[in-house]
Amino acid sequence: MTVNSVNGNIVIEGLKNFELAQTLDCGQAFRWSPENDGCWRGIAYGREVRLQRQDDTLTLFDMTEEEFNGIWRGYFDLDRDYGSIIAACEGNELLKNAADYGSGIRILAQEPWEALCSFIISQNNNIPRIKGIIERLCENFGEPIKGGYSFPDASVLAGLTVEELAPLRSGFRAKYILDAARRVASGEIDLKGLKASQYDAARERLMVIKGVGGKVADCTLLFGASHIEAFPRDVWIKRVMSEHFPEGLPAEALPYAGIIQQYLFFYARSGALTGNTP
DNA sequence: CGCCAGGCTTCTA
DNA sequence: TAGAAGCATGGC
Repeated sequence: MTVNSVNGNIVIEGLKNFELAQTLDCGQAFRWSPENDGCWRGIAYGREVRLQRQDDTLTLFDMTEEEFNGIWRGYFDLDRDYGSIIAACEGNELLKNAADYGSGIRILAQEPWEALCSFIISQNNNIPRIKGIIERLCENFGEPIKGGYSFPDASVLAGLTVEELAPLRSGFRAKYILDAARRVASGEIDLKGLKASQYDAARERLMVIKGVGGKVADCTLLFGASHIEAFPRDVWIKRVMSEHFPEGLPAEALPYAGIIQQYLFFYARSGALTGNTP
């Protein structure tokens, strides 16, 4: 992989295992969308980003190398060798098929608060509506920036009431959003420390928040704190596990179970397994 | 219209 | 302590 700064853009060549559609629309992040010109546009870390993939070249528009190395290189997980992880799936036919099918997925390193809040909203919900609620959350309480609105800080939401969150139409989740925001804003829950914390302890800590169970905690750790050993169990994964891995994943998959989880989730939802219903 | 959604909390036996 | 009911809202 080579990175160059060309005309104010970042241009990357020789990048393997990175498809924009798979990575940005596989249900791990909710603020990315395709443009009609083939580009993808999203907002994260308080700024709008536009991306384009042509053949072997990835372009990140209007970005300095300093910003790329400081945020986006890690955000897109570009320094991880996904080829070796996919190769480690070869010993099991289902894992191999799923990994091949989702070989362009990378696990994003989202801001922990955005991941936590987004996956609180995701519970018992469908992806189009999750996106709508998050969009209204940002429009109502985020900062206006070029191209849209930032994701609102926990400290901003912590001072609000359930009534004030009504425009989101998030239903019973509003009280959970506020409980999370207050615990984070007060420092009771240290999101910045999640990455360095041990997985088990961090998971238990997050589950103190009302409306945060094992699934939401695992999504927060996987997508917002780079804990790739976290293994979120949603209805799709529960079905795959009970039908195909009643004894759990093969041992060689456990260190990066979260990445395998995304392959299985993406594969199962595509209907490639047995039908298309959980 | 009815079923269900990247679950969790609360109630019940 | 396991299992079921209830939850807000709207996508399909």
